Amino acid sequence: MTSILHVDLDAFFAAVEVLDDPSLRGKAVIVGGEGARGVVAACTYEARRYGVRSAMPSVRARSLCPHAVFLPGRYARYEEMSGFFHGVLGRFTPLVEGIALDEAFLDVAGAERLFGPGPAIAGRIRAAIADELGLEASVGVASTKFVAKLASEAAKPKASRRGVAPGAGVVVVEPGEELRFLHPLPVTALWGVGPATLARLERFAVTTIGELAALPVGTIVAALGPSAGVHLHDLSWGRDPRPVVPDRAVKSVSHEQTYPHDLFDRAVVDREAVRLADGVASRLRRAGLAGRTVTVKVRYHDFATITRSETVAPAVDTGVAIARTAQALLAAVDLSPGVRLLGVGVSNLGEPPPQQLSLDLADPVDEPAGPWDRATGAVDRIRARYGEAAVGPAALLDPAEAGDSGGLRTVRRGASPWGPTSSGGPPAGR
DNA sequence: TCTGGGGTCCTATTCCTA
DNA sequence: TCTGTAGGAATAGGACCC
Repeated sequence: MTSILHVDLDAFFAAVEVLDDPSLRGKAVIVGGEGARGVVAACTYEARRYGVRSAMPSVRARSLCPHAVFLPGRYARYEEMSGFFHGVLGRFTPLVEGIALDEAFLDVAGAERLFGPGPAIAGRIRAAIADELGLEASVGVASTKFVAKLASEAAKPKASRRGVAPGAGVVVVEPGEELRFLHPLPVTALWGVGPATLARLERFAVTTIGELAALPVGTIVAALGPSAGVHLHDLSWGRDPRPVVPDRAVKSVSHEQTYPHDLFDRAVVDREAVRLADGVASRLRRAGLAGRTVTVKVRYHDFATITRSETVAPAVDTGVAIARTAQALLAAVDLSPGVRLLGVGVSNLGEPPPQQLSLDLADPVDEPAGPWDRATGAVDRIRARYGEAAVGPAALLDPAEAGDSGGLRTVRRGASPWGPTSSGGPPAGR
């Protein structure tokens, strides 16, 4: 049965920019952070001709393709288009598992009587996305998720120095054909094989999926551990029992930021923790969630990264409570090497604890039904009406900036999602 | 070349408790 | 009461994905 589809929008962020500004059509367009520490989030196939790839440092992308149009990205717009995209998919089956803004798995076994076999549905989905959204999608059709995923990759356009070759649009791997399709591919095509796993496999002279399949499972387990070893051995033989799971529950919510200049000043770091915590809390409340484990992440100048976490009770969903735990964790962290990135996250998610009246009025944070709770509710209402930046913690008001109206900076999701701009972020600590 | 932001999953270690 | 132990939760880090 070829009833699993993997649908992937081509060069999504860049394609949305071209859609909204037709003068960009046919040009090399790169979406990403423009500062010295920014990376490429997406680029058109015209830019890929010059070797530009996503996740590449923007500085390198610019040197490879100096004539490209660089854009900072508009995350809210991409989210909006993603909503339309998932809306189209949902018309064909309720069994849609979103993987990212631009990508999803579908199980269309129950939809075939209505819309035809899997490959026909793939064609109809591509046509609907092109007609209604003005975007190109590539679709892989197979009997398992990961083969469908690799098939959609094979269906994409290919950029080379000579030009851009259009893709097939839809690639179908029929049952029984999986190994013929899989075994010539590089092992890195397998989900879960990155640089570290590749280095271990290369000790066994494994570079293709077929060569991995030829190894005894015990050898792979010895090299990669039981979980990854058995899993990758199964994948190399085309075995993937994972079902399409719609509506996966969120397991963590976090915000992190890389700064244009390293931070050294603890007061600045503490203030940033408040800002990040406020952004996390706002998203948690919008999702109706609260979390028990607060994690801070610090990346130093040399890219060494540490995390510190603490599990609290009851679950928290306010900026005040998250920031308080985050700052306590940061108090035990050495900042002297310079902080390149700071992150605040909450996991162990569940429903917010029921409100209860506290007798301890001395501690407003522990009094959920008290003034802080009313203030939080007011903040949410103001933000819903006037936007995320309309209101925020007073701690974020820099005394030097507080005089002018632009003194308040709150974190907005996707405001600077792919690295700092040259002027953004807080002042350097020294 | 020098590496973003938001996630998930896995593993190893430590700590607490029955 | 002391000690060993097993198991679970918490913690930290790493790898990987888009």
